[in-house]
Amino acid sequence: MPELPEVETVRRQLGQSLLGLRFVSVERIEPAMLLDCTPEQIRAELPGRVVEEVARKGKFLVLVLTEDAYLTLHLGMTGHLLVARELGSGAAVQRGTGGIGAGRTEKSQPAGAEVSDPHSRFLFSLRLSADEAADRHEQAAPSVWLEFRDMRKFGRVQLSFGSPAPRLARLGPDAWKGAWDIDYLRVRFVGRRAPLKALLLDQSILAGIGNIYADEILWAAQLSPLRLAGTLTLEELSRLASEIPRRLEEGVRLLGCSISDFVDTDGRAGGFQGTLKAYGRQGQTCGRCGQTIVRVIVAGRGTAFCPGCQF
DNA sequence: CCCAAGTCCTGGTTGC
DNA sequence: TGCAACCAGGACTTGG
Repeated sequence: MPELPEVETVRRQLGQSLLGLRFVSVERIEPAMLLDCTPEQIRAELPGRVVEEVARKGKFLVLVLTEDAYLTLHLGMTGHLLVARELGSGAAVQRGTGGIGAGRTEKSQPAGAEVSDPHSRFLFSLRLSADEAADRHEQAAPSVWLEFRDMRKFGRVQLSFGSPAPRLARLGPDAWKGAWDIDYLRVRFVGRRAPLKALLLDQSILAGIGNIYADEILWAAQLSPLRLAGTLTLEELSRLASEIPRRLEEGVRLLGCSISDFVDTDGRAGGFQGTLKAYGRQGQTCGRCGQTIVRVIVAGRGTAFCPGCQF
């Protein structure tokens, strides 16, 4: 499922694909996935605006648009953002080099026809303006499809004006690149009797950690997910504070974790799943101490850890 | 039928 | 005793 490293992978690719492009039309909307805005608003306000920046906080993506508009996206559990480029005047559609549409060049179809996936929830069309194309010495203005697929509809899309979605203000610092340190964790954990894993998953403390990376961070820090957060020693907090960015960085380096069905904007899988030490390994041997990884429920989530070396 | 899981919401509990 | 912070658990979603 998309956590911080997966969302960061998508953010970087969207930056490459969408920066400077102008929204042309909105071909498909899933009303159930809209938050605090209507399909009519999307159709009326999005076309004409240019993507100025693709930002991320925690697991949220923010397309910063011209005239103070913000399109905030959350991929939920099963969300994918896919980008397809239509070359020149509709000669061909090209989508990346791997995964879905791998290495193929397809004949162009009428708008939206080539993205007929049953879980396609949003479909946007963007284009480089003629002037901008000339500035970039491109022969024709390519149009680009941005598609949001999401089997489970846990994803969310929100268009807002003046500032990104209000929910972003409730997030804690970014777990990977945010301004936080051991002392921040100490202050946020003191007196708390919730299990450590519950606080790692709390986006208002640190933003971006989900179930997979939580288990991996705890294994790396040799801390039990069941430990009451307020009982951590300074030495333990120190291990935790160094493993959080370290594991997330590894996920970013490997272009995300495709243990379930994460793919990037070209439909390619990531590589972090090959490095998993705890998540999903219940019944298997711990790579550090040799004991058997067990699975429990913590904070309502399936949790794998090693009782032999995580305290 | 139960499970997966991110976020929001509710209702009960704790402790100052 | 009052009240806010805290914590657990359910709703939502749909395919395996």
